[in-house]
Amino acid sequence: MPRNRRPQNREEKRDEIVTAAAKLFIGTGYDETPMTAIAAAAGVATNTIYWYFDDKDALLVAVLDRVLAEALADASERADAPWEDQLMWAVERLDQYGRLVTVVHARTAIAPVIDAWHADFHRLAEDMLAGGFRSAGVPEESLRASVQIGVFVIEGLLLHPDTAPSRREVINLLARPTHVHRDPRRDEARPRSGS
Amino acid sequence: MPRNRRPQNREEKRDEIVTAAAKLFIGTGYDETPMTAIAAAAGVATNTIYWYFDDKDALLVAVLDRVLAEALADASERADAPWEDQLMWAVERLDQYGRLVTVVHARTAIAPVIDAWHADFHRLAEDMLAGGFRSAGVPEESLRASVQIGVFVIEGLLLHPDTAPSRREVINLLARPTHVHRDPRRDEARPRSGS
DNA sequence: GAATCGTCTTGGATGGCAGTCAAGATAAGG
DNA sequence: CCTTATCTTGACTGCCATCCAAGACGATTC
Repeated sequence: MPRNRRPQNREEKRDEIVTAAAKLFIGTGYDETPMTAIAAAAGVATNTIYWYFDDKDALLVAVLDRVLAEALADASERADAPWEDQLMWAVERLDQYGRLVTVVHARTAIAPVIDAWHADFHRLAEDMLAGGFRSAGVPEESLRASVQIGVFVIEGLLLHPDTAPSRREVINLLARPTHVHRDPRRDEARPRSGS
Repeated sequence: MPRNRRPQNREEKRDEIVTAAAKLFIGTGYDETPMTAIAAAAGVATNTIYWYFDDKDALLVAVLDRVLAEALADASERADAPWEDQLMWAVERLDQYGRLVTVVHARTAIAPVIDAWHADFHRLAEDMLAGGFRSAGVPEESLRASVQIGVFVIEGLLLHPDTAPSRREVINLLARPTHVHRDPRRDEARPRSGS
């Protein structure tokens, strides 16, 4: 019979650990922060973390879930803004999480939990982008490819902090997909517009 | 006075180590292959590697340099192929190096040597893409942004092996930048060509 | 041809890390 | 008060990159 000793303290403590880990993972990096540092920041013994989380990757997933949930909550408040502005805002909002983006990709190959999170996240991001592109007039036939380009560009912007200056330009070009071939088969014949 | 004991054997041995490291970094992963494994594969003692390379990151740079040089040599042979095909070929050629792409991004933040290599590589890639886009008729005003999108898309394709099926579609859409706003300010008014 | 001096190689540390184990605490339930 | 589930912890293991100090070995010098 489960006698819950500290009824909801459980969640609280877990959250404290996630908070400490989030700050360190984002600011310092995943590989660069030892579990001891997280424990110290959360004010617990290192091993206590292993009571709440299977391993460091599970903790990373918890951090990712929280960060994503917060971002989505913020995003829902401006769901009626113009599509381009939403995109721009999202990139700026996520900018601080560049290190998380890299580590997710790095660990996807070796940690199944991270791989699963990554796949879920891509589905979500693709759905959202598909909605945006559709509303921007991209035809169904090139929607998949446009969405994938969109995902890659956003990831790229986050992955390369030094590209911030040209960010606006890139997003404008991305969000306004005049890049709609009317008929792919006619592409071969169509003359180039440049010199 | 430098008395060279085994005159050119030096380069040979170094190359053997790089060969072993390349195979393991690409096939198994950087973080996943200990120095001992590289040493065993190269038939030397672990510490011998440290005679030829400062540390594991320096070895990674050597691997990256070789892989890039080989790819560029191959590429020069088809410099006269159509721009789209060159792009497609490049992505397929680099596909096998997905793990290297992730690790470069992961270590850029912490290893200055990797950061420097990464910056150089981006300059090179951007120059090449700029040439391609220019020849495809992208006007100067949106060239920078197009190039950046190009780099991000290629990186994205390499970073996400599961997107291989739609690769061709994505590259076609990318390489044929009908996404040329003739005048950004007129974008607001211009009717969409889609349904 | 023996001492010497760079070039290279290696066995054996060292210190940091993630994760394990088994021994406690603590408080609710009986 | 004693059992039991929940939680916490110190001590430990094993892996890893990297360092150190001792050698091996051939060319140079005398």
